[in-house]
Amino acid sequence: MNTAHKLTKFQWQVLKATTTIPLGQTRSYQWVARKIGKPKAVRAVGQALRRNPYPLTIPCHRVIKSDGSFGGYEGKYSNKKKQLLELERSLVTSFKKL
DNA sequence: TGTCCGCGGGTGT
DNA sequence: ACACCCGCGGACA
Repeated sequence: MNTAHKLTKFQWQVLKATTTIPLGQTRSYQWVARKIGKPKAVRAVGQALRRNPYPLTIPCHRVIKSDGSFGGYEGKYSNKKKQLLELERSLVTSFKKL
């Protein structure tokens, strides 16, 4: 399942799980960790997403902390995730009206 | 709220 | 092989 780049099994599991998060919705790092059967690996999940090799195809901004805060993005703490999510939600709302 | 420690996995040396 | 790093989480004060 991979002629692409050198990614570990773990990475693939994390990235795959992340792509299943619907547009405009969010999941926690813990959710991803549980999803791939490693509920304790939340920090590793964070690292995997940070090193996200395909930012355009993998909505890593939909993964936030389980306490509702946004965590980091692009290697720092910014409001980028918040903005992207607000955009997605507004898009979803618009789509529903069509 | 703010700190502190445990956790699994990746990367550099 | 080893040490150090991390976009977290849960407990506790």
